[in-house]
Order: sequence, then structure tokens, then C-alpha cells
Amino acid sequence: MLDKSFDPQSIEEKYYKEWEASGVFGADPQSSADPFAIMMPPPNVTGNLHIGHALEYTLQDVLTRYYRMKGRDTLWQPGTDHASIAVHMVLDRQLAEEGTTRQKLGREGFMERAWGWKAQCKDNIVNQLKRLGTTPDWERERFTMDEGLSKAVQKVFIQLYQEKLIYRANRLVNWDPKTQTVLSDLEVDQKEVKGSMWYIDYPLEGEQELYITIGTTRPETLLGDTAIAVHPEDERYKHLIGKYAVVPIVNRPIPIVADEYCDPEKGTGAVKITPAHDFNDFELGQRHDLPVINIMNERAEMNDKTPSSYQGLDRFVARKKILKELEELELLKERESIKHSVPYDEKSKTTIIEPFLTEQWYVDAEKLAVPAIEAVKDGRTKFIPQKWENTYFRWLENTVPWCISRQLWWGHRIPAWYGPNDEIYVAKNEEEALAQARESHGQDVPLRQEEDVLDTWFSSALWSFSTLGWPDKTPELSKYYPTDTLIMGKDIITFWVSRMMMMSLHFMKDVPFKTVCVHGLVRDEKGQKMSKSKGNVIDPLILIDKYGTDAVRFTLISMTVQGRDMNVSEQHVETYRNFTTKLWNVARFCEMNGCHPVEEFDPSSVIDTKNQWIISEIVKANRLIEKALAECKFNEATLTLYQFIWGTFCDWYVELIKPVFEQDNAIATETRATAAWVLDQILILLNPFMPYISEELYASLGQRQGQRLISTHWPDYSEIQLSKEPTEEISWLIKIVSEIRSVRADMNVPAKAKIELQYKGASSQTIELFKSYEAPIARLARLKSISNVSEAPKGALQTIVNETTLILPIADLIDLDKERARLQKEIGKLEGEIQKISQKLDNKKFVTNAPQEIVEEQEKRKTKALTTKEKLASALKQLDVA
RNA sequence: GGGCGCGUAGCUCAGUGGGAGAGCACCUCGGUGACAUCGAGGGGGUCGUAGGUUCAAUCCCUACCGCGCCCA
Repeated sequence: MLDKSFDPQSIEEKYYKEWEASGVFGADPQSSADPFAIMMPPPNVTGNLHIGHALEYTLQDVLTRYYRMKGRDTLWQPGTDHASIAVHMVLDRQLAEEGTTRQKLGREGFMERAWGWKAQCKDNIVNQLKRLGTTPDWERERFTMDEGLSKAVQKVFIQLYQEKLIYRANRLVNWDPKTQTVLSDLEVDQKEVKGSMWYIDYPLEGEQELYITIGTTRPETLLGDTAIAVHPEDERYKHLIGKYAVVPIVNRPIPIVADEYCDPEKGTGAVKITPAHDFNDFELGQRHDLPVINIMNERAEMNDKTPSSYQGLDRFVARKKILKELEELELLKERESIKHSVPYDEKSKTTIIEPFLTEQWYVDAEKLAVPAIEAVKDGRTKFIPQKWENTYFRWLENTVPWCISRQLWWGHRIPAWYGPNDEIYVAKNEEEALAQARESHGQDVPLRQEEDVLDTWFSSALWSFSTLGWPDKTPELSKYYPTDTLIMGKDIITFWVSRMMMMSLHFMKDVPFKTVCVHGLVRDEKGQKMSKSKGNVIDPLILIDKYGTDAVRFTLISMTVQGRDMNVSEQHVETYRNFTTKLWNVARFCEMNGCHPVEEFDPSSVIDTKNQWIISEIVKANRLIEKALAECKFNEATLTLYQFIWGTFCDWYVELIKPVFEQDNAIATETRATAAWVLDQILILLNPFMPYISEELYASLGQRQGQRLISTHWPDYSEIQLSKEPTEEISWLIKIVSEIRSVRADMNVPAKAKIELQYKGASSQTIELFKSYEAPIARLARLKSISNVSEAPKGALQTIVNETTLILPIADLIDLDKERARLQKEIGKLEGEIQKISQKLDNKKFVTNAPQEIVEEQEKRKTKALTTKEKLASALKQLDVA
């Protein structure tokens, strides 16, 4: 006997262990079954999984469980990502708290510590995933810095270098002075902030008291100025082009050049040019062949190219000093408050990124992008929803060289060595590099290994094939590649999807996945992004502790509207927790009434209409679920389940069959078997979404001979014969009962009162229906009798269902004025409807142009409304007579 | 500045070229034998605004207003 309510805590761990031990999570490359493969987007080893992860992995688990039940050989490939810069930030913070730095610790010591951190973090993540009930193939778990994956990274790097798709170049880059590494364009966030525009006079060379005034937001870079630029058509400055101005403080003469980049409307129309510290200035500098003076070191402090009083000063301290000095020189004209965008690092969003001139490694992303764009254009990879293809195209079509080196330690060290003349040898190991060097030098020369590591996304880009064993030719690779579905957040389409597409197409000559299903972000109940600083973060484990895994999963899935952000609150979880309770209790009902699964039960041979009806309803529900999952419309699948289980099975079917169990006959036997079968089907269909409660109920309700729900087959209902009569009959019954309930409630008939029902005007068919459903109607509508009459008695409530007038002769219980008002209101509604339809039907154009069936439908509706109205009117009249 | 998305019931949101939906909240009734984490019933929306296409627009098109995101 089931307990009074469902207690998720008591069973989740037990079942997870059982599932895992049964080996059902494992893919089998040797099996002949069709594969279904999903790559888990590897979470960063930086801390806990948040609710967004919970959503993403739940969706993947739903598909994995679903296709597994459908008999596919399912591979859900799990793993974690080393997240180079994020781990550095975590560890740097830890080290700072201990009063040390990674530099003091040294590369090896730091790496040891990072591996320790990774181990701890990874265990935590795996445990969280298990608490979510997810079923990836844990045996195949990978980490981006595993030996195998590192081998793949190395091979890719070397090959791309040989193909000249990786090269080294000295360029202006985004520099993070805090972590002291370069960042790619994608890792930089432009933030709109309040700032100042300072107007500074630059004296004209060889002139007395003549100045050109420039506007700048970064006065400290003045020390690195190499020109002033104006628009060639700007009348104010035309005469100055070709002349020289003098940089204040350093007294360096710099040319005044003409360039269309200058906006005469902005500031004074004249701008200072600092090629080493601004991207636009850098390009302008190249056009005009200007010198590039780098005035900062890697900590963004003033370097030895600046006056000695500035050397070693932080860029913002230097700014203050410059401004003060300019003021003293009376060259600072004014300060204007403005809003402008400032580059911050994408990870911590606190460090201002400095444009900085350095030598770095680049991938020629423009070339690799071409096949990646093509593969989506021709449909080899499809995005769901399709609109995200625009994001993908826009980025790839405008992509810039991908800067892949990072001045960090945690990551894949770039397999390159430098010779005595800084020439480059890219090789698998030092030995091979030495051999290369020996060849070109004719003798052994000392080599220096590249210190930098690769951008984390470089290894993530290989995830879809490196995890399957590439570069080796493995059975996994041939069976599961290309994978089927990738599910990830809209925020990493550019970071990850596009790069996986580029790398996969280059190395595998095929797309990494056929479908990319993009989900939105999880926000709090007010629609705000969750963040630790706002304190609105929802920890999935706390929700799970409180409401159970199933409720949390079902909530997240239900809120997933394709590609749209979702606002999640605890109240939602409560709703679906209530749903588990409901399911639990209906299972209890079945159990208490002896509904046990009958092995040889054949849904097609059922004869009772109610049973035929519920079978056809679940067949329909299953169709909707399958369609929804095929289209990644997860919320439609859960909505279907919710409505079927609660709104159809519990609210109507169970209520309808209660009277059946008062007797013990063939129909009761059939009904018990049907109820048990339908409940079983419910549990199977629900399993991918709510794995625990379904598994528990499945085990409790029948003799399963060790068969677990997780390894049960998804049903195939194609053999079941469906006729439409049961649906029509039960819909009629539901309408009758609902109508009587509604009238009773409106008229304040006491809920307990068992009243009489009379009806008139019924067709012979309807009379038959009243006879065969007398018991359930009487029970559900709280009636003591049902009889066919030719005339309604005085003072009776009347209401219409189809052609039939329902009569409740309870004059003593009701308020006649109220009844009059109710009838008038109903008649009013109908009149409105009739008018609307008539307008359409009177329109000749409508009748000629609209499809025939639409016109007929409108005519039918009108006729029906008219008859109902007439009947209500006569009921009203009779009330007045009485 | 460029691109994208969103404005539907008090709230959160589904949905559709031909009769406006769900959950929550709210109101009324109900301690009945699966379930008060419940049951029955109910109120509540000129589907952002203005045009256009169409026999027909909440849905398609255009403009505008408001909100959000991405990219510069």
C-alpha cells in the first residue's frame, strides 16, 4: 500500500544508484541499434552548477531517456571544461587571501594546485548532475585537459600551423592588466558608463599662443600620441593639415593629419592619435604611417617610454597627474560629463581592458568560417528556433582573426619552440622541435618553449570529436559522429557553436551535430538575470531538497519556451510539486481499487466506452508528446502530460469509473485492467520528465520481475484501433455534468443537495446516452434521479445542452429573480454571438470567397446559437408564468 | 549607430488567418470513502497604438510607442 504522500528524499538516491549500476546509461558502439548522440556542453570546473545548467542538462536528459526508451543506442557524452581564465581567477583570489601569488608559487606549483581544484570541483559537478537525475554515460566522462583530448588539441594546432591557418602576429590586442593576458574580442564586454570628455590645448609648433583643441576620454594616453587627426573637409582645420602640434608635457612635435575617421560633429572635431592604445587610432596610424609608442607595461603602468615622474604609475593615477599638470600649464580647457562605452573583461566585468601591442598566435577564422556558414545555409545543421541562424551567420560573416594565445598556465601549452633568432618550430614535443632546428641550423641549437597556453575555446571547439577518440579512428567516432542534437544557451552560439562548426568541418569534413536546440536564459521571477551580487540566485539543489528532483525538472522543462528567456520562481516549482502529489494519489486510488497491470491486456479489445475513450485519449497525448520532442518543444510535451494526467485521467476518467467499482462484474474487471494499463502508460510517458516518481510508482503497482521503468520501451500505439464514438459520447457526458454543476453553483444550490434532473427535447440517441450513463452522471452532478419529461414544471431551473433542455425542478431552493437574470445574461451572450455570425454570413464576399467548410461551420454555429437562444427564452417565459 | 526579440487576463506566459487559452493569484461553495500539496464553480482581456493586405487580422505587412538582448 502506498504511503499517503510522495517523499522524494527517500527514494532518489536509491534509484539513481540502481540505474547507474544497471549499466543502462552506457552507449554500446557494438550494438546494431541506431545511435542517438548528444554532447554535453562541458561545464566549467569553477564551482557549482546553477539553475541554468540544471535546465540545460535536464533537457538533454529528457531527450536521452526518450530516445533510449525508443530503442536507440544512446550516447550522452559527459565531461567538464578546464576554463583556463576562470580557474585562474578563482585560484588567484585564493592565493591572494593566503598572501601569495601564482608567480611566487611558480608554474609547476600552480598547476598542481589547479589540478587539485579541478578534481574537487569536478566531483561536485558530477554529484550535482546525479542529484538532477541525469543519465549520461559516466564511463566515458572526459575533461578537456585529458591526455586524449590534449593529443587532439596538439594535432589540430600543428596541422593548422602547417596549413598556415595558425600564425603569429604583432597586433593590438585586448589586454587584461589584472590577469595579464590577452583576450579575444568575444571575451570583452563593452559597457556604457558615465565618464568625462576633456578638452586639451595642444600648442602649434612654431607659433605663439596658437593651439589646436582636442577632445579625449583618455588623457593619460597623451604620452603616447603620435598625431592629431581632423576631417579633410573640416573648414576649421583645413589650414592646419600638414603642420605640427606639440604634445604637452613630453613636448613631442606630432603631425596634424587628415582622415575621414574623424567626426567633425564630435568634440572639437580634432582628435589625438595614440596608435598603441586605441584600435581606431592603430588603424589610422597604419594609414598615415605613424610611429607606435607603447607607453604601458603588462600591468597597465606607465613604462620607460614616459617621463621618469610617470614611470610605474597606474594608468588611472597617471591620468590624474596628467590632468593636474595640464591645468597648471593652463592647457586643460574644460571637462564635459558624457556617457561612453568602456571595454571590460567578460568574466569578472570589473577590469578595464587595455588595447595593447603584443605578439600573439592567431587562427585564420575567416577561412574556416566559409564551410561553417555553408553547412547551415544548406541545412546540414539546423537551428531550433531557426532565428538563431541569423546570430550565427552575422558573427561568422564578420569574424576577425581569432587570437588563441593566453598568458596563462592552466590550459594546453602551445606546442611551439623558439630558436636563437626567435624563429618558430611547431612540433609534438621538444625532441621534434630540436630536430627541426638542427635541420635548419646544421647543428644543435638551444630552444625556448612557448610559455603561453591556448584559449579554452580552442579545445572546446574540438569537443564533438575529441571526446570520441579522435585523432584515432575509433568505433565511437564512426558510430556517433556526427551527433544528433546539441542543446545549449543562446549566449554561446558564437563562442562555442560556431567554433565547433569551424573545427569539425575542417578536421572531420562533416558537421558536428545535425540539430542545435537553443534555449533561453533562466531569470528570476522579476525577469532579472541571476547573479550572486544581486542575491537572486536560485540554487537547484536547495529546490531539489525542498520539492524533489521531479518537480524541479518538470518546472524547468515547462518554462522552456523555444529560445526565450524564462522567469522561474519557487511558486512554479510548488505547482509541479503539487502535480507529483496528484499523480501519487491517483496511483493510490488505482491500487486501493485493485487496478493491477494485466499482462495480456489488449487495448484494442476493450468494450466499455469509458475505457475506449481513455485509451484513445492517451494515444492522442502520446502523439503530441512525440511531436513536441521531435521539434524540441519541451514545454508542449509537459503541458500535454499535465493536462492529460490531471485534467483527463484524474478529473474525469477516475471519477467516471468510481461507480463501476461498486459492482463486481466483467466491466469492472475490464475497467480495472484498463485503469492499470493507462496508469502504466502514464508512468512510461512521464519517465523522461519525472524519472523518480514514475519509477517508484511503476515498481509499486505491479509485478515487474526486476524490470525498471528506465529500461522499458516507449509504447507504440499504432496497432490500436480507435473509433470516434467513445470520444463523442464522453464529451457529451462531460458537457452535461459541467452544465449542471455550473447552474447549481450559480444558483447556490447546496453542494450536498441531491436533486432531480428532468430533460426534454432529447433525440432518441441522447435518451440512450442518458440511460447508459445514468450512474456516472448522477454521481458527478449530484442527482437523485434522471427522467425524460415532455414539459417542465413550474419554477424549475433550465439550461440547454445541444438539442436537450435540462430541467432542475427545485423551485423551493432557488431565487427566481436570480434565475431570471442568469437566463437573460445567457440569452444576451448568445445574441451577441448570433449578431457576429450573421454579419459574416450576410457578407456576400465572405460567402463566395471563404472556403465552403468555413461557411458551413458558421451556418451551423448560427443555427445552434439560435435554437439554444429560443429554448432559453422559452425557459425564461415559463419562469415568468410560474 | 547596426541587428534581433518581446508587448495577449492582476502576475508569469502559451497559442492561432475564420468561435480568445493555461498555470498562479482572486471570489463563492465544499471536512464526500485517491488527493485540502484537494474538489466544484466563477469573475477578469477593444491580444501595445495607428495604418495596410484580405471576404476575414490578436496572428501577415508598414510605421510608431514601450521594454529587453546581442553586436559596434
